Amino acid sequence: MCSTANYVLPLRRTCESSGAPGRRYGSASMTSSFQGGRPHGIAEDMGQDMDLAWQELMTITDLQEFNVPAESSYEPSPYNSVVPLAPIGDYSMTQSRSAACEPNTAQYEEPYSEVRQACHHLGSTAEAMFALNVTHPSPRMLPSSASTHHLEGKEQMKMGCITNRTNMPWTTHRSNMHHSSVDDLESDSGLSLGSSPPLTSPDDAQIASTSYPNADARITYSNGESHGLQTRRPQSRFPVEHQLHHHLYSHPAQSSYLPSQPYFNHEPNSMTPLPKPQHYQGNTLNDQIVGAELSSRGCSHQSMHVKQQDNHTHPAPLSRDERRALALKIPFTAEKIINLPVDDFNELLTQHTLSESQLALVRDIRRRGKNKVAAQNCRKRKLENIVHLEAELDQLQAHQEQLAQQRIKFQHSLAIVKCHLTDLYSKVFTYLKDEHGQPYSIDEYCLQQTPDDKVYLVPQNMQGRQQR
DNA sequence: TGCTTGTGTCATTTC
DNA sequence: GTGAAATGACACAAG
Repeated sequence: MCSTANYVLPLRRTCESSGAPGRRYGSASMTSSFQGGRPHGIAEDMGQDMDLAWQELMTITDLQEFNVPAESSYEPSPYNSVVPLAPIGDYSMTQSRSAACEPNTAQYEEPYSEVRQACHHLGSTAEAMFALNVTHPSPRMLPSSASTHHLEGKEQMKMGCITNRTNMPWTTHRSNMHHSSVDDLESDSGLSLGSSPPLTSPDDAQIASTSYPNADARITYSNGESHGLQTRRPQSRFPVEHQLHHHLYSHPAQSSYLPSQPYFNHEPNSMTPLPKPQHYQGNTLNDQIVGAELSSRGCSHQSMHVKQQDNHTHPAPLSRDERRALALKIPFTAEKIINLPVDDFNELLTQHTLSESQLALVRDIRRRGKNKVAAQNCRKRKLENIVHLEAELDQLQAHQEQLAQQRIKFQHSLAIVKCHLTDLYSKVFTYLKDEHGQPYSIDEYCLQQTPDDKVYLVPQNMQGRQQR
């Protein structure tokens, strides 16, 4: 527990502090190394090498989590060769941000909101998501540093949506996550103490990349797993919940706010503008995730003045484990991992070739998922028990009060009966006469009843002797 | 700023 | 022996 914090937090904080302010959206140097100013003609071989190296780097969880600034050292060119494993349809989200924004550098002079819209509506992930958060920051989603991030974001936006991580599916949003929630993946509250292997390693990523269908998916990294998650997102896992948001993209209101900039095909090397998507139809998990991302960025819907129902406007963010699963390219959903029976789960594992770290992660996810449900049930039971015990306590207290009143009443009755008995006793003595016709002294005699219901008049001293 | 609440996670025990 | 469930304890974020 504590060890978790010890080994995680310092790293995170280090990263955050060292990366600020441009860490998430591009370092300050990006102003000079702004992608727009960078010749697009970077040698492809070099770009590919860098691409590969970067992907390997970014599979390292820490880097993913902390969004190591990538922009200055490597800006994926619009011609990057990342091929989505699952087609996204005509609503491509992987177009280069630079491609999307560069032609519109003039708008960077525009007010922030306009710039923001221009950028993130293009499908750029981080800024769009960020735009959402800064436009309508959810109190729970924005840490105290939100205002700072806001400024950073604005600065970043003015820099022209520089950061291009479109081929780093799990990193693009992570940057946003740190805005919406600093926690996040390495939040102390969730780390497996040694049970989780290093989340990713280049080899793992490479191994897994062959099977993982969502490599190009970018995820909504708001603080999903923890802290009010239940109230903020439905129980169902991402494949389902994300489907709920797809229709957002066919929302007429939103479409009216969609930017006029071209949409770029998801195809690598494709700069072909696509028709403005009116209907986002994602069938694969990848699509779903992108859809979720869109809709969550689309929190920006608010900034776009598109009023959606809350449950659609705020997509459920992925939990840390889900993001980890994506990072490690686990080829099945967290829901499956957690909810499958043991046999099915083991069979599922045998059906896929998973690395050690992937297996460990899957088992961690399963354990945590089950424990999470167990904890929820436990707390629910606990509360129910408390409620039940409180009700029982009330009942018992009422009963006690009733008994106390009854006791007082009985005592009162007993006193009356005693009084009557004493009177009766005295009266009886007045009728008792000795052989001389003299009444017996009540001090010297007493009446005694035997078991056979006969009553005898006995002297007091004799009575005491008999009693002895 | 400190307290409370809700949640996720871990460690441990029990079934 | 193993997996799941239960639960206390802890950390964290948000109000």
